Amino acid sequence: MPKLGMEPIRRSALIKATIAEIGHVGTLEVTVSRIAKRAGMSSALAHHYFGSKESMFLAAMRHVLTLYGAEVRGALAAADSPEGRALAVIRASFSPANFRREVISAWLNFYVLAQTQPKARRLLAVYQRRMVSNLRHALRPLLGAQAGKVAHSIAAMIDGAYLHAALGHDAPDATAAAEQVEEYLTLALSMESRA
Amino acid sequence: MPKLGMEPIRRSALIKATIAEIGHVGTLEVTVSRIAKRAGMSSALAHHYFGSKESMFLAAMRHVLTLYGAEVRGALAAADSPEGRALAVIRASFSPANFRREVISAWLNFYVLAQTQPKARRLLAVYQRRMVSNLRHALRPLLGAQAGKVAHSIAAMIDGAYLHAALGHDAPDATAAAEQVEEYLTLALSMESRA
DNA sequence: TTGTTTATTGACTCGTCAATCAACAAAAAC
DNA sequence: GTTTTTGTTGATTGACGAGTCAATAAACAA
Repeated sequence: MPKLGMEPIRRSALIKATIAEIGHVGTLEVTVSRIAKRAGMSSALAHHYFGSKESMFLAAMRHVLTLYGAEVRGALAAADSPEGRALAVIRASFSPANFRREVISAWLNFYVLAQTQPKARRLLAVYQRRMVSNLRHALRPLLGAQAGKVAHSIAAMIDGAYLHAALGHDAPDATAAAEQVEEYLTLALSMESRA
Repeated sequence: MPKLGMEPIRRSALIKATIAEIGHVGTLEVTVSRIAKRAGMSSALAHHYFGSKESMFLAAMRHVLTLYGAEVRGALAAADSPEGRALAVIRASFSPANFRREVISAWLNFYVLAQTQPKARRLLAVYQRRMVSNLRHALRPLLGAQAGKVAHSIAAMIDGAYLHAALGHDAPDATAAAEQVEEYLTLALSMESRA
């Protein structure tokens, strides 16, 4: 049966299965066997391609970040004003894709992992820096020297509102969460007159 | 040797050891044996008093929330103005106690647990509601009908800023995080004039 | 004194799981 | 046509861990 060139296919299937499984269990307490079964192969093969469970996790996290990054980039490209760019970053963060059960799980567990895994922490730092950098760049023409500070605040609020929406009592309301942050943005921009 | 009345002492020791161990490992992948050893007893005794690992976790979470709640209540009692009350809630959330390694770990893992454990989720909802309620009550005299909305935003920003501070690239800077939220509060209050 | 409740543990059961390995199969290279 | 590379798995290893249990012992009650 061995068709050649299986490696990328298998890896991709395993990454998707890892995310799905984390979403299903909620924790990182998922077994390689389960992931492999979901991806339609033996656990031995999973080890063959990834070497360890840990590196499967990291690959999965990288994948989530890549998707998110692509979404942000797409939204930024479609924006045509500074304010539009800031809104793009905010809205991309609250897209339906980010509220799928697996993605929420991945993020929460990513935070846990980032405490102790240097690689996970570095990955998270990259994501955070990029988000702040995008926001600062969008806000600079509008807020000048204060752009940096406001960018950090918006970044924090995005993550906080995401957390609240994802873990709130009722079903997550992404739209409401996005509006919360957008209102803050409006507020901050309206202070531009006080200079 | 059996001195009577050991139960509360043992339970308390186990709860503290659970939190310490979670902080040490970073994950909920801690063993009952390790926790028990840290608390100076056999794992069998831990099971005797708590029945299961899960209920140990919940007790530990409840303990963290209790400490945090007490801190907030104390800060609120010392405040004498509406704005002072809002500041009290914010500052209590960024107290040094909340940035101890174990407490950060507990919170992050709490989030993960809240996805799937109904009891954990309920506990988290109680905490979130109380925080919003405290903020709304403080802001009502200053913002009237908009108090609710702003309270939610501040609550989100507190959690987001906490997350960023706890997992940021460098050592956590609680003061900077608190100031971030305080500035948002100031901004929101300064809009009171626009009515 | 005898029986009951509370405290305590070592030993054990039963299960799970990450990682390895030997072996087999097919394509590609030589 | 043989050797090497790539794909694949069942079986196994080795370790660890949650929860149970029987047994021991002190305090207390009758």
